[in-house]
Amino acid sequence: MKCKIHAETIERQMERNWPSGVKKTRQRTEIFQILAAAGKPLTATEIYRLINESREGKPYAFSTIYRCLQTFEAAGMLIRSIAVTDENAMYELRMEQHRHYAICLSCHERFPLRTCFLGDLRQMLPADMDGFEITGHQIEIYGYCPACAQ
Amino acid sequence: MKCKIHAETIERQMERNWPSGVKKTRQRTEIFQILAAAGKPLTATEIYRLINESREGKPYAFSTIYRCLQTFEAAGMLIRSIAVTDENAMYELRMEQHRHYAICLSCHERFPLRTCFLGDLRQMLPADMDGFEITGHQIEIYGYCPACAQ
DNA sequence: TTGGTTGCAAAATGTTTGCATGACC
DNA sequence: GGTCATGCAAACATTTTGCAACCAA
Repeated sequence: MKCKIHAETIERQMERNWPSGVKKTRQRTEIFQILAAAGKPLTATEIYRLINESREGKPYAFSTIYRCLQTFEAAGMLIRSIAVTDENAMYELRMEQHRHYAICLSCHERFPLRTCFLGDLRQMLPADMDGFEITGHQIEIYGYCPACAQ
Repeated sequence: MKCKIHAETIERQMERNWPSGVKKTRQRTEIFQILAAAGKPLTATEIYRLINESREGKPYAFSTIYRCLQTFEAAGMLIRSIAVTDENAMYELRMEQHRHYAICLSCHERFPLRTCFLGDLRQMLPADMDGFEITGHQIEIYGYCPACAQ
């Protein structure tokens, strides 16, 4: 929101990725914008803070945040995940090309990995799991980022 | 515990993998045995149920389970992780060769993958993340197991 | 014996839900 | 105007913590 250069691309992103079945409300729009502006996974609490600290008047309720995120997830607009090294769910707008992250154990920052190098995931399934229907996967690398490594 | 064939291997596993710094108590021993017998990640609640349903008298407290698991983790005896598709932490005894899982979105069963095919993880780090010190990684495949796929 | 561990209860946290009010289409 | 989303508060589930009693080394 601070960066006007991104403002219209977020608008466009919203137009393109907002299913017609999902009603637009002030709260939902702002949550979407926060996520789009962040460009990385956020927790519900982070979203709550980000959205309410830039507002005067009554803050949006936590239940609203959670319900919107559930709606978005059900509509396929975002992906909910939990990092190995973390406690809480994180929410990230679904991208054309999905991403994985390197996560710093110290500062908890998430650095997007270059690409998903995984070849044929089916290779990794055991022999008797031929019937397993793969719908997704996740890779995480964790350790210490350059800043924290010292 | 039901299977006597495994009984002594669990004993041996305990002897080998129990650091001398960790005091042995009845509770800790039983938690270790539950985990060893399961051979797969369990949640704190699952451990609580498994350990207490095979006991008469007062059940072990939840706080004890959690504190033991923390102790084990700090001692490097087990690994704590959270699945993308799940809410709660799971605890698994550390194996010589680490494992990854295919997780069924329907029944939540976890099927160990054959091997970790990842080559050089460093390839996946972005160029400016050269200083990132990798200490671990996680791969998960999710979808529907043969039984649930229908 | 003594410090670390357990049990209990209460607190902290993250998330969900019921219901009345209010906003979008 | 009707339906669905919101806000509030209370419920819920998981995990953590304080403190006294207890156990293993």
